[in-house]
Amino acid sequence: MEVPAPRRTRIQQEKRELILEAALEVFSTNGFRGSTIDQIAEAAGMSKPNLLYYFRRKEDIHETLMQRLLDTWLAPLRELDDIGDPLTELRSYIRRKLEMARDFPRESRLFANEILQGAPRIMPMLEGELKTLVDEKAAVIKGWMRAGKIARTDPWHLIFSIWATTQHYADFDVQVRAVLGPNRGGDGRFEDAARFLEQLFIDGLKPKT
Amino acid sequence: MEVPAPRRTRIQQEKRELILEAALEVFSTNGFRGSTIDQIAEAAGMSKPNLLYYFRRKEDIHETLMQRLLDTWLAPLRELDDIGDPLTELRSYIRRKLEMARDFPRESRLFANEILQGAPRIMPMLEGELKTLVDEKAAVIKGWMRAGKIARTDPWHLIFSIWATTQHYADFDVQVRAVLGPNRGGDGRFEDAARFLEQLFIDGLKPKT
DNA sequence: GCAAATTTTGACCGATTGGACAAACGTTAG
DNA sequence: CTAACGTTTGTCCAATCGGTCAAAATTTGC
Repeated sequence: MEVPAPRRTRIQQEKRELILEAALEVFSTNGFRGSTIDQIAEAAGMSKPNLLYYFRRKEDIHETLMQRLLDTWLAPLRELDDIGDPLTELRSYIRRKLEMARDFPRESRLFANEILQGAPRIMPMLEGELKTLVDEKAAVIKGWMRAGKIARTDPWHLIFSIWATTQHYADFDVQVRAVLGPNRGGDGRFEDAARFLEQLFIDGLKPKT
Repeated sequence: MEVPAPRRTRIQQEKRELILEAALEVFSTNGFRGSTIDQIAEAAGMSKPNLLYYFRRKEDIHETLMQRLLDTWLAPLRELDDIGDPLTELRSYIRRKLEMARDFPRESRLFANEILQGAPRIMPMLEGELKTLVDEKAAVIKGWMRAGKIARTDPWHLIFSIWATTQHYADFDVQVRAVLGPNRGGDGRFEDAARFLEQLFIDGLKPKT
């Protein structure tokens, strides 16, 4: 099952990192098919044949990037724990996801690109690892509902809505900034978003009598 | 300012529609750069030179598609009206947006693709028409808050969250279906989503004591 | 029915693309 | 020092791409 990690020299490790960093930048803004090896090579400061010495095919770069992404991407959900106050747990899950949108927007866009195009390369992972994890956490949330700690609703769609609202600030960043304008679209937008989302998820919109 | 609509024969109108329909399918799943004229031509059942007789450049197809999209895309928000009960207004805005995600997923994905790649072709429209419309509706919502009809919060981020949660069911459809599995991922998922979103936006997650 | 206008097609072109390859250049261990 | 190994580069290739063009086929107006 486990593929043995190939032995690599120091230079190989460094250069591969350099390439992956450059490829993340290029892929996340142009999509897989919209990106060229030349673009990535230039962004990494090396020639195309040299890049191809470290990654034999364009797909290999993308695949490596994807595998790394998925681990870190699901980390916040994995941390969602049964211990502690449910509302607090959900609040900090939302906060963690929003922080990821703020700190790793390229990774978010890379993922969004892949899903948008029908997830051709990561479908098995969605139906396997991801579904298992979500089902597991949905069960935890269901427990909280049964215990009367949070309102009864659909845990799966709750998780979707957290993903959607937080990743929106990475994936649709240009739209968010365009609509907010130069004043409110600055660095403060993530704190505004955090405040808003907390209120939305906890209290909803109904006026407090 | 207004460009006169070119006179077109019956065949031109029909074929142009055929091409736009095919291009919507292709562009929305592969992105602009990921789509080829050949693909669109084949999907439209004609040869490439024949397609290029109706649209001189690949960009022209995309541009035409975009212009049409934006009108229908913003229609639900335009309908958000100051008359009627605020909570009911917002509820039906959410419902309308979710119906669009269900009925026009390709249009949603086309738009998402464009924004993801930095909105190179529609940036002026985002900063102009879209921002104006959102600011206008945000003012309406602010009025509701001042009148105590809905809870005080940030109207812009409220609109973002409605966009994000509803469009998620079109843009991330494959992920939603993969996670829900064959049972719950069927046609009923939109009704489940509608029920969940209504509850989320109105009442939030706090237990009803 | 026929000439003019429109539509369709096959052949073609230059540019770009992903990738191969051998030769040149560096580095490292004995 | 030097032979083996690792790295980099210039050159090249076949496939695909967006788009052109002239000629053929079809439709339309009279």
